[in-house]
Amino acid sequence: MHARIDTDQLEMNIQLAERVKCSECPIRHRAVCARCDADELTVLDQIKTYRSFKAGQTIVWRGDDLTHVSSVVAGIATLTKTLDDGRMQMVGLLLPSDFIGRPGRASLDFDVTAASDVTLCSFQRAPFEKLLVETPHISQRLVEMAMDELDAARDWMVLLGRKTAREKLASFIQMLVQRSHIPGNDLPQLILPLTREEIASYLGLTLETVSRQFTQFRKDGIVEFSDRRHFTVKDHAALLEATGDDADGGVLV
Amino acid sequence: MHARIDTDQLEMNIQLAERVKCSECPIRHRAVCARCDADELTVLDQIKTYRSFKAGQTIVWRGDDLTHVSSVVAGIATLTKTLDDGRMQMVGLLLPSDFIGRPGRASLDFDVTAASDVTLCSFQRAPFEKLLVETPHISQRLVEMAMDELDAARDWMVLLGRKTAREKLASFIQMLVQRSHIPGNDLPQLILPLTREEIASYLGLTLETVSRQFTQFRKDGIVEFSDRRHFTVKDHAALLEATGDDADGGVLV
DNA sequence: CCTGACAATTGACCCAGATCAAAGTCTTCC
DNA sequence: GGAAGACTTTGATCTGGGTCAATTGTCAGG
Repeated sequence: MHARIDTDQLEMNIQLAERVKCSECPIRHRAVCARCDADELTVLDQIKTYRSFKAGQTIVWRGDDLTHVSSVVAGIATLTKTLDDGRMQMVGLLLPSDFIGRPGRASLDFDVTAASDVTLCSFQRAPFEKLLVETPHISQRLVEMAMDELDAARDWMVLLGRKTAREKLASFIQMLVQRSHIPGNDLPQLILPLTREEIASYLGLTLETVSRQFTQFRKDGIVEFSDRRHFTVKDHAALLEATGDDADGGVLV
Repeated sequence: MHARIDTDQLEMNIQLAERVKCSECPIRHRAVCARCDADELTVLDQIKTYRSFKAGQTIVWRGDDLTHVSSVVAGIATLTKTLDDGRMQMVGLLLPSDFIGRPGRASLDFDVTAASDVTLCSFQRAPFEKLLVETPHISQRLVEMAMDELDAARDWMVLLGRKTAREKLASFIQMLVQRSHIPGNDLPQLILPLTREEIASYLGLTLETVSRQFTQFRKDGIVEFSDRRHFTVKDHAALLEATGDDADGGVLV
C-alpha cells in the first residue's frame, strides 16, 4: 500500500514513504541503530515503518500520547516550547539521524514540527522499549546521543544567556558551516533550513533583529546571499571572530 | 587517615570525609546507584572514596583529565561556561544525588565549582566505566538522570531565551520551593544556596538586576527575608503567577 | 499576467536591563 | 571588638534589541 499524495487534505499528509533496507539507509551509521549488527538490523527492518510530513505539519504535540518513536531520515524538524502568552523558544533542532522519543515516557514536553518536508523511520513505542532492554547496542547509542544533545544544550544556554544578537547569529551560521562542511571543498553554498522567524525562535531573538543582523553581515562582507535561502560565507575568519567563542572553539579540521 | 583541616593551604582542601556505608547513604535512593541491589552496593562500597571541597573551590576544570566520576553527597556545586571576555553562564546546578562525569569522555567542557562546602562520593573513572558495562542497574539509572537533565536544560533554555528578569527570578524561587518542599509543611524557611552573582549567572542576568528583582518581590509581599540567605514565600499564588509558566505547570501536590 | 499570501527588509521609537558608581551591611579573622 | 573584605542594595544613565508599522520582495494559483 502506497498512500497517494493529496495536498488538499491536511489529514492525509502523513505519507508512507518508500521503504529502504536498513543496510542501505543513509543515516545508518549515525542514527540510534548505528552500532547494530546485521542480525539486529534484520529485526529493526521488520518492525519499522516510514512516515512523511509536509513542511509546517506538527509531528508530535506536547503532552500527547507518543505512539511512535522515530529517527529523522530526511528533512529538518524543530522542538519548541511555548509560554502562555505565545512567546516561543526552540529547544532543539532535529537533523537526519536525530531521534524523537524518550524511553520510559509516554509523551513529550514540547512540540515537534516539520520545518521542511520530513521523512521518519518509526517504531511503535512499546515494542521499541522492549527491544531497548534486549539490545544493548541500541540503548548504548541512545545514551551517547542523549549526552551529545546535553552538551549541545549547554552551549546553547551560553548563547541564549550571554551572547549579543550579532554573536548569536554568527554562532548559528557557524553551526550550519560545521554541519554541512565537507573537508576539501572550501566554500560550499549553504542552505538556510529555517525562516527568519524560526531562526529567531532558535536564538531567543525577534525576526526583525535576525533580519537586521543578516543585513549587517552582508554589509560587512562576511556572507553573500544568492537568494533568501542560499548564501556563501565569504570571510570565515571574521565569522568565527563574531561568534564570541574561543578562537580554538570551532576550527575546521 | 583523616586529613587535617588547613584553610591556609588551598592544595590541601580536598578532604577525606567520614565514610558512610552505601546502605545508609542519604542519597541512596536518588543517586546513580538508586537501582542497585545489596550485592551491587557491596562492590561500590569497596571502590568508592569520599572527597570534600570548600565553598569556592573548583572541583573539575574544563578540559582537565577527569580522574574521578562522582555523586554529590552533600552541598551544592555549579557547572559554568565562560566566554573569552569573561562573560559567564551557569549551565548546571548540582544538588545532592546529582552526578559528575560522562561515560566515554575523559574531560568535561565546563568548570565544576563548589558553591557551598561539598562532599563527593567518587570512583576512579576507568574502573567505574568497566562497572557501567557490567551493571545495567547503574547504566539505566544514569540514562534516566541524563534524560531528566536534558528536560531541565530545555526548560532552562525557555527561561534564558524568552523570560523577563522578574519571571526568571520567580522561576528560580519556585524551583527552590519545589526542591525543598516537604508535603504537609506549608511555609518552609528557604535557604538561598547561591550568591546574587551566582543567581545572576544561573539566570542570564547581572547581579544588580537580581538584587532589584528581589527587592521588588519583597515590596510586593511575595517573599520575606530574615537575612540575606534565608526567606519565606508569603504569597505562593503570586509567585507562580510571576513565573510566566502555564498555571498548571508547577502546582505542588 | 495579475493577485493574494507570506516572508523579509527597513525605519522610528521605546524600554528593560546593562553599566557605572556609590553606599550600606554582614563576616571573618586578627 | 574593630578593620578588612566580600556581598548586597540602590541610584543615575545608557543602549541593544524589542515593538509597531510600512514597504518590498517572492512565489503559487487562477
